[in-house]
Amino acid sequence: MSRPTIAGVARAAGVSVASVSRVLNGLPATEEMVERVQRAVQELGYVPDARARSLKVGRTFQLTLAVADVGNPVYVTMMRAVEEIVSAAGYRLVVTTTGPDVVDEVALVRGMARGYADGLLISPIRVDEDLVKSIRECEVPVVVAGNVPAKAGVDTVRANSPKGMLLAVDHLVAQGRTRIAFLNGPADTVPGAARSKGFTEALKAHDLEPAALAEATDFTFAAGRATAPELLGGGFDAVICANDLLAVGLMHELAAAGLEVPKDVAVVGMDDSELAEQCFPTLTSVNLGSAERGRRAAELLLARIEDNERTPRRIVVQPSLSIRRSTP
Amino acid sequence: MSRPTIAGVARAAGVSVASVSRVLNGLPATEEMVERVQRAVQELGYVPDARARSLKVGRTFQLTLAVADVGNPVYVTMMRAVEEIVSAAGYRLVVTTTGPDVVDEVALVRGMARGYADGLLISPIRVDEDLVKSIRECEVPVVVAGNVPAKAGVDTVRANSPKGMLLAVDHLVAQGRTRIAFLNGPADTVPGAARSKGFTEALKAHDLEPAALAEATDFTFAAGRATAPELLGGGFDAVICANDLLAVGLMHELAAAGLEVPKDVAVVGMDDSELAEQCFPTLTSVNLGSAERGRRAAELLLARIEDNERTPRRIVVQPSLSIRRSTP
DNA sequence: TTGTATGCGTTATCAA
DNA sequence: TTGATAACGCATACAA
Repeated sequence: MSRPTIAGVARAAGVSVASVSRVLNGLPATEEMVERVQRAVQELGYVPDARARSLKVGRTFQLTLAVADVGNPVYVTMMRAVEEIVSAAGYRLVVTTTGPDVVDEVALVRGMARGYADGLLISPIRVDEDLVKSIRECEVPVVVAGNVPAKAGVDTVRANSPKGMLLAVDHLVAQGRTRIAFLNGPADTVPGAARSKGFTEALKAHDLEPAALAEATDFTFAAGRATAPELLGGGFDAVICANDLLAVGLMHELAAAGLEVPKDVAVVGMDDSELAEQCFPTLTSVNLGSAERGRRAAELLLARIEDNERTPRRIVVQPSLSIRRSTP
Repeated sequence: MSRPTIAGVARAAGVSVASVSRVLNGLPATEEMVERVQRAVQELGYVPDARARSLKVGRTFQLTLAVADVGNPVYVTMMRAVEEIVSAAGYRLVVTTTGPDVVDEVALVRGMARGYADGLLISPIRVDEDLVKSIRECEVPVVVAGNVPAKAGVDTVRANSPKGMLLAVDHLVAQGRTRIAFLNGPADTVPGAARSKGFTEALKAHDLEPAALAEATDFTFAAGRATAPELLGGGFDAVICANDLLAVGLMHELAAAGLEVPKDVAVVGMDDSELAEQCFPTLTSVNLGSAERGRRAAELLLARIEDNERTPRRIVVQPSLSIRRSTP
C-alpha cells in the first residue's frame, strides 16, 4: 500500500482535491468542509508531499547549513544558534558536510540549483575564484559565515581574528608572558591566513618577536598533536593556537614533554568552543562569537529569502576573551 | 533570470526535452545529439531539479541521519562512518537533529512521509509506543541505531552495553579497584536503562556492591558536572560513567575536590569518542563500536532500500575496552 | 534514434 | 464557497 495522496483524501471525503488543498492551507471554507477533510486526512494518515508542494510553490521551507568538519566543536555552537533562528521562522534545517576541499564546497554550492533548499548557509574553510563565482551565481540565496571578497556580492558575517589575537596577546603580556609562540592551522585557509596576519600585527603592537611558529595540516586535534613537536624547544612561555582543537592537541604534547600549563607555558585557544571548558586545565580562549555569527548569518539568510534585492551586508562580530586556567 | 529548465535546454539545442533527458541519463543517443545537448547544458549552466526528478522517479537519492545532540562526540564518529558508506553508494547524506524529546523524534519519523529522503537512519535516545509505531508505519525504510523492541519489525544495530560494562568492571577489578561507583545518564532513556542494568549485573558477577550511584539529567558535560557532587564522599575508588561527556564532567569535579585521577579515583567512560583522547588525563573508555554501528546501520539501510521485503535484521556490535590514563 | 504526450502530487487560476 | 484544470520540471511509454 502506497502513501495516500491528496486525491485519495478528496475521494474519501467526497470533495475535490482543490478543496482539500484549501483546507490544508487554511484558506476559507465552510465548517463542514473543514471537518470532512480533516477526518479523511486523519483516517488515511495523509501527509502532503514536500517535493510536489515545493515544485509548485517554488519554496521548500528547508535551509542547508554546510560545514567543513562536524568534529570541530565550533560548528556545534554555530549549528545550535542557527537551528534556533531558522526553526523559529518555520524552516527545517539540514546539515551537510563538505570536507576540507574547496572543490567539494563548489560542488555543494552548485548543487543547490537542484532545489534542495531555499537557502544556503556556508562556512567555507578554503576560498578560491571558483567558489566565489559559484556563490555569486548560486540559484538560491547564500550567506557566508566567514570571509569572502566584497566583490562576491554576498551577505557575510565574519569574525575579527586580528582583534581577537590582540586580546590574547594583551592578556598574555599583562600576565608577564612575552615569549609567545603561535600554532596555526593551514595557512592556505581563510581562518589560517587571517590568524597568521593577526598574530604578526598583535606582536608588533607590543614590540615583540614571535618565539616560535608552526603550521598544522588541519584544524584538528590530531594535527595539533602532530605539529606540536615543531614548536617544542622554542624557548616560549606562551602559545596561541588558531583554534581550540589545536590548543588541546598541543597541551597533550606539552604535558608529555614535562611542561606544566600554565606555570611553564600559558596556552590560549580560539573559538571558545565547548571543548575549552571540557579540557583540563580549562582553556583560555578567544571567543570569536560563533554563536552570534550563527544567529546573525541565519537572520541575514532569512531576510534575503524575503527580499533578494536588498544590498548585501558584511557584518563583523567582535571578539572577547574567555579567561580560564590555561593562562596564569 | 530564472534557472534554466530541461525545456530551455531542449530549445537551445534544437531537440526535444525527451532527448535532453535521455542524454543526461546516459541512454542511447547519436553522437551528434549528445554533443548538442551537452553544449546547451554547458552554456545555460543547466542543473536538473531534484524535486521534479524525484517526484517522477520516486527516489531522492538522499538519506537522512537523525541524531539527538550534535554536541555529543559519539555522533561525530557515527556520522563519519555513515557518510562514508552512503556517499560511496551515490547517496547524499543530510543530518537533522531531534533534541532529547521523544515527541520530536516521532514528528521527524512521521515527517519522512513528506518525501525528504529515501531512508532514515535514526539513533533514538528515548523510545515509547508512539515512536515504535511511527517507525513501523514509516513511509520510507528506517534503520535504528539503538534498541527498539523486535516487534517494531525494523532493522536495528545496537551496542552491547552489559558486555561493555563487564569489560570496564573486569578491568577495574584487575587493577585492584573494588569500590566502584556509577554515574548514569537519564534512566528513562534507552542507553540509560541498558547501562544501569549492565552495571548491576557486572558488579554482581564480581560479587560487589555499588559504592555510589547518581543519575544525570542529560548525557552532557554540564549534567556530568552538576551531578558529580552527589557522588562525592561516597567512598569509591573508581567511577564508571554512562558516556564520555559525563566522565569528563565528573573528572573536573574530582579535580576541584582535590582527588587525583587515577591515583585516588579511576574513571571509565563509555563510547570511546574523540573526546576520550582529547581530555586529560586521557580517558579509558568502553568502545561500544559507534563507527561499526554506523557502518552496519548504513549498509542495512541501503540493503533495505534495495529490497524492502527482506526480513529485518537485529545486529549487535560487540564492545571493546580502550585503556588510557584515567585508570591505573 | 528521436519526438509527442502523459503523469508524478501539489497549488493556483478560473468558472460556476 | 467549491470544483475542474492547468501548470511546476522531469522521466518514460509509446509512436514515428
